[in-house]
Amino acid sequence: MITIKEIANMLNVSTTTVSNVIHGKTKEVSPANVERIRKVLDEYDYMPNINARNLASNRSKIIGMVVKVNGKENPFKDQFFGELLGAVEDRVRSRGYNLMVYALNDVRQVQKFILSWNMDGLVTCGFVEGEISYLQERYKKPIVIIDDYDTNDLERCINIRLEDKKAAYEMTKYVIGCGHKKIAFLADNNVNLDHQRFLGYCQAMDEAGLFGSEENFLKICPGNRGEKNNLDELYERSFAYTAIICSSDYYAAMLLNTFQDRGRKIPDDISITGFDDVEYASLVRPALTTVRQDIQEKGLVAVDMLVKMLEENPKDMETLVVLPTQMVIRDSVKRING
Amino acid sequence: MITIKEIANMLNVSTTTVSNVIHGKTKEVSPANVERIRKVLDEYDYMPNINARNLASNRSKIIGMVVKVNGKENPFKDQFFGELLGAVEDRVRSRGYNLMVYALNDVRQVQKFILSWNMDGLVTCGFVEGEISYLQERYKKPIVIIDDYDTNDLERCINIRLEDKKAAYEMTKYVIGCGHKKIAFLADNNVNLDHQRFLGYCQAMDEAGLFGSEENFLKICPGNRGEKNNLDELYERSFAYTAIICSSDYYAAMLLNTFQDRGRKIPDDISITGFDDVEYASLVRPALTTVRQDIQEKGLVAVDMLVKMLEENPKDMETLVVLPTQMVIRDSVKRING
DNA sequence: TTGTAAGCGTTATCAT
DNA sequence: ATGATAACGCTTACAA
Repeated sequence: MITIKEIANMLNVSTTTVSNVIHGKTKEVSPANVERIRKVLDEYDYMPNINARNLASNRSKIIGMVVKVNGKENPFKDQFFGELLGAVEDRVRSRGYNLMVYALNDVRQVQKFILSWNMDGLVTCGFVEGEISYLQERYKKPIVIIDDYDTNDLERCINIRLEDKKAAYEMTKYVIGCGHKKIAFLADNNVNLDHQRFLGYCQAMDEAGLFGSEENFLKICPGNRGEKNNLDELYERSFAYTAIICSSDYYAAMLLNTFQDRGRKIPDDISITGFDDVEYASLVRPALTTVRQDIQEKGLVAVDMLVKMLEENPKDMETLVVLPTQMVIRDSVKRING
Repeated sequence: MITIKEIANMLNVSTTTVSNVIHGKTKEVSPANVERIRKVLDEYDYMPNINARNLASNRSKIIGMVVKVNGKENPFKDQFFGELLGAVEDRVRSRGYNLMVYALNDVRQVQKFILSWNMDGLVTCGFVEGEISYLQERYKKPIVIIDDYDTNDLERCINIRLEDKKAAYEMTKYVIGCGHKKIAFLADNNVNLDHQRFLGYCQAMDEAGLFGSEENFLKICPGNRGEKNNLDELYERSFAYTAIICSSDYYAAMLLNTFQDRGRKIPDDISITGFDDVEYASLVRPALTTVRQDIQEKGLVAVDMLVKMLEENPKDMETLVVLPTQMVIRDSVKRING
């Protein structure tokens, strides 16, 4: 691979001049030299040594994407993370950066990687406030935090999330509008965005004079790490309701099949709604009534905000983006008369 | 961030000695110094500057994963690539490397990135022989090629794929064994691994004295880029068959719903099989009879082979891995008597 | 417009 | 066991 120095020697010019041409600073170079240098650059298909460049210029053109693994063995198997990563990659590349990907639990390892590589910025999912603060003790560059509710007022942080509460509120209201009164909410935990969705559910229930309490919170066990799904229990408890608002399409589809396989008709016997509108939401039968979020947009906005803060560092930049959601009405909710 | 030089100055030792301690070459350093240096390293939580390290040592500890986009707007939305990427990330990290991800079409861009970053190795999907050869003109490090049939005898290349033909053969044989005679094969093209699967289908048909010709090749249009799905046409043509072997779960699920929504019963009226056993293969109803591949394993093996070639460079290394598949019999194929 | 040279933080060779 | 020192390829004051 040809280097700047070699080119400079070949043409009897300085490395500065070659470097200037490489970076398009042609005003400072005579047209004749621009031409000569460009020709050689082209002929030898010059490739910069990015490690050298990074070392000299004290940046890296690397943006890291780190997702916290929690229980999951492979987070990117989840379509949400897959799609998010694809969108992030696309925008990172088109903005002239490079994407490094890590699935980690230990925030100290995250810190090690982002500091060692001198990454220009970071996109994270799943880390909580204390962890982000820890990173920031030494990492002084911008961080985008996706889908978190506890890291608001941190310096150099951008939060991106959905109108989770509102979406759950609207979905619940829709189900109530279909005539349902005994409605449960299902999720695998009750913190962060699931908690917000639960709050939205509660609000709609309360406004309708129904009971939106913890009593009607159905906790499902993910079932992918040792623990067993508690589907038997959920099946039994479901008889107390005519509808279940699920906090994800995945669990909605799981209920759909569990119930149908045991002979209950959906939506005739019980209605079920999802959240996210992932691909199979429209592939299962009945097709899921759900809340669509634009994951692609989430990824693109994440990178756009990050790069904006990175390159322009505007003083009064908005550091919170709440993306809209959209009701998708399909066939999994029954309209009850009376 | 503290540097080696600073530590060396602090303790009145040379950078060499510090570097040796950092790399665990403690035999060459007096115990007293090891202790003193370790203490400072720890106290200041020393982080190496990887760009400097890479520049000096002429490697990068970066493994690239490049998937060819073809028509897809976001390849990682596809669960296959998502899961593959997750597995690759996991193994890359645990082997002490770092993963850079690109979704690209233009192989010249790929070359630019891998050369500029001086990547230690590459995992690719979707690129064809001419493209890999182009890369190798200048990139002299190992490349793992996933799911390709035309890049066999290239230097420094490792091929990883499935027993596609055999799997399709077995699936077709199974369907024939269920009493079917009029069986079609469906895919969105007839090259590479889809072609192999088609060949497997043909072989089983031939052996059973049935017709395994191009006539019974049903071409489906992906429908995600301008072109429309040709589902109407496929629906009409399907009446000539009692079973359809699909080259992916995705298309199988699509057929399932298209047919069911128009009133045909599955598997009573027509049987359908999938390929891959992605998550929703068991979520749709009827659950799909399909061929399972272990995507996780694919990713892990890819990195293992790459690192092996990288670090040991054994002379007689096997450069082809054909992973096994497994029939998963569920409910989408009807047993026909007679 | 052009060139010189220091510096980025490591690694690695070769003396001592 | 330890240290000087060159080298990696590039950027960037600063000087000419």
